Amino acid sequence: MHNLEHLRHSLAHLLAAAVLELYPDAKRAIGPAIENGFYYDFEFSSPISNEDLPAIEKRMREILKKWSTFEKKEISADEARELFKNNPYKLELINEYQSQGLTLYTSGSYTDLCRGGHVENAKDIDPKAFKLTHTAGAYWRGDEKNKMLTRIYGLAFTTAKELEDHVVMLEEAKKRDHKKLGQELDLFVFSELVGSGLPLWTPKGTLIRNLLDSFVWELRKARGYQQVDIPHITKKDLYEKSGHWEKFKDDLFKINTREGHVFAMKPMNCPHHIQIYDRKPWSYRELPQRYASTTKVYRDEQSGELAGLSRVRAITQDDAHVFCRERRAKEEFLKIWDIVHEFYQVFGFMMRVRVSLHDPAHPEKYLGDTARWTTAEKMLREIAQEKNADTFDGIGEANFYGPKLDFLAKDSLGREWQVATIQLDMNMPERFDLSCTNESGEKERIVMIHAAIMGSIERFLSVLIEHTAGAFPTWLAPVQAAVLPISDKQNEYAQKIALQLQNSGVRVEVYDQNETIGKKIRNAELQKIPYLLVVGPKETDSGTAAVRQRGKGDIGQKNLDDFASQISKEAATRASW
RNA sequence: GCCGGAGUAGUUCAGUGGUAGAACGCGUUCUUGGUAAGAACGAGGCCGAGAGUCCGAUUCUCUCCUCCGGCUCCA
Repeated sequence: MHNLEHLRHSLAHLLAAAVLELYPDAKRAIGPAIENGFYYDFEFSSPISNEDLPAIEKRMREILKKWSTFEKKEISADEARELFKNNPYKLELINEYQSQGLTLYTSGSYTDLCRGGHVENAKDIDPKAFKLTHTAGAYWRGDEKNKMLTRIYGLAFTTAKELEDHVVMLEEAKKRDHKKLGQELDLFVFSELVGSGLPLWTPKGTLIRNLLDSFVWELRKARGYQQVDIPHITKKDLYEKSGHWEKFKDDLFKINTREGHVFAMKPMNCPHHIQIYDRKPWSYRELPQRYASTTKVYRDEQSGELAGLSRVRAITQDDAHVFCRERRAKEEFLKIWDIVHEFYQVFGFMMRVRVSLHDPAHPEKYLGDTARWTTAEKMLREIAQEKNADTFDGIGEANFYGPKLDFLAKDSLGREWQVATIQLDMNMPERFDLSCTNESGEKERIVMIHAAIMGSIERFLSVLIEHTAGAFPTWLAPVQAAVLPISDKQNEYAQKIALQLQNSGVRVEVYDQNETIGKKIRNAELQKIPYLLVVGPKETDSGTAAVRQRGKGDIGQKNLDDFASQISKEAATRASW
C-alpha cells in the first residue's frame, strides 16, 4: 500500500502536466500534498476559473494512462537553470536548494524539479479517486508582497469510495453552513447599511446568545467569578501603556473627539479589567480577584477576511480575567478547565487540548526570562497530565506574553475548531505594575489569567450551528414547542394550551395559519422545533396533545402538565437527545 | 488588502442592448384538512450604487459597495 501523501503529491505532478499541455505558457510554481488532496500554483497568462477545471481534469486522466514510474535524476544547478530558464519560480527554488542537490522526476513526458515523494507507479493511482475542486489566488511563497498566483485545488484518496465519502461530507457541511441556517432559522442578519462583519441579532438569535451566556455565567459564578462592566471605548493612553497601540494600531477603530483627543473602540478587554483591579491596593488574602464580562470588542479586520459569523468586526467575548499570585495560577487554571469541560460536554463535542508553548529556537519572540517560562510551562504540562485529557504540545503556539491551553472541539462532521483558551499572562502585570501585599508585607508581582469559554459568541455559534445542523437541544431552541391545530376549529384550544405551556416556562408558538396539517408540520420541522403538538377534535375533547418529537416522530398523546414538566426538566438539565 | 467568482421580488434562481420572469414566501378568497408542500386570484423590483459608451443600458466598460471560494492576517 502506498503512502497517501505520495499519491497526492504525484497527482500534483499530473495536474501540472495537464495544465502545461492545455496552457503551454503557464508557469509552474509549487505543488504539494495537503490534507485531503493536493494543489499546484501557476502563473497563467490569462485568468482561468472553476469552469476550466473539468477540461483539465479530463486531460489528467488521459495523461495518467501513459504514466508508469517516476524516474529520478540528479542534475547540476546549471542544468536546472537551463531547463527552467523561463520560470522565475523554479529558478528561485533552484538557487535556494542547489547546495542540497537538485533532483528531477519524470513520468511520461512530464518532468518536474522536485525533492521526491511519489507513488512507486502511477498505475497505482485510481483515476476515479481524485477530483479538481476549485481555483483560488495564492501569494508566491505565502508572502503578500509577492505576486499572486492561481492555485488549483484537488481532492485525492486511495479509493473512489473514500473520495465519494469525502464529497458527501462536504455536501453535508454545505447544508449545515451557518450562514445559510442563520437565515433560514432567522437567527441573525447583515445589513449593507450597517456594514460588513457587523452581524445584527434577531429575537431568536439573541435568545440563544443569552442562554449560552447564562450557562457560562452559571459555571463561572459557582467558582467565585464576579461580573464587571466596562465602556466600549477608551483613550489611546490605555493601549499605549498596554503596548497594544504600537503593535495593533492598524486593527483598531479610532475615534477623534471634538476636542481633538484620540479614542479607540476596545479590541480586547484585559486593559479595562486591569484598571478595575488596579483601583486599590490588594492584600494577598483578597486574591484571586476574578472579573468576568460578556462584552463586544471591535477589530478592523481586512475586508477579505470576514466570513459569516466566523470572522466579524464586532465580536462578543465571554471574557474573564483572574488576578492572582503566581503560585495560585495552577489552581485557577484547573477551575477554568472544569468550566470548559462542563460547557462543551453538554453539546457533545470531543475535545483535544493543545499545550501552547514557546519556541526555544526563537527566544526573541517572547517576553520575560527563560526561568519563568520554564516554570510556567511545567505547570501547564502538570495540569494537562492531571486532567488525563487528550493533549498535545504546540511548540511556538504560545502568546508572546505567556503559554496557554487551547481547546479544540471536534464537531459532528469530524472537523476541528479552536474554541476556548486559558492563557497565562506574565507581561501585562509588569506593564501595569499589578501587585498585592504578601505575608511579609512586601509588594508582590501577580499574574493574570485570560479565560474565555466560548471565546467569541459569534464564532462559537457558527460552530454550534454547524455541529447541530440548527437542531438545537431543547434548552437552547428558540421555540421549544409548536402547537399545530388540525383545522381552525381547534385554534382556540391551541391558544389555550400554548398559554398554559408558556406559563410553565415553555417557549411556544401556535401555527394557526390557514394551511393543511401536513404543511404546518413541514414548516415546523424545517424550523427544527423540538416538539410539535398536534391538536384535533380528539385532543380537544380529552384535553391532551398528540406529540411529535424532532427526529423521532410521533411519541403519542400527552397530558399537558406532564409535557410541560418534561420540557422544564430537559431545559434545567440541559439534556441533549 | 490581494486573486477569482457573483450581486435581478422577502428567499432561491431564470432572462434580455428596447426599463423583467418562475418557484417558494406574503395578502385575499375558497377549502376545514390527522403527521413533511390543497387551490384560485393578487400585491411585490430604480435588475447593488455611481459614472461612461450608445438614439436607448438591468444587459457593454470603468470605479465603489456587498457576498462567496482561497491567499495574507487574526492581540
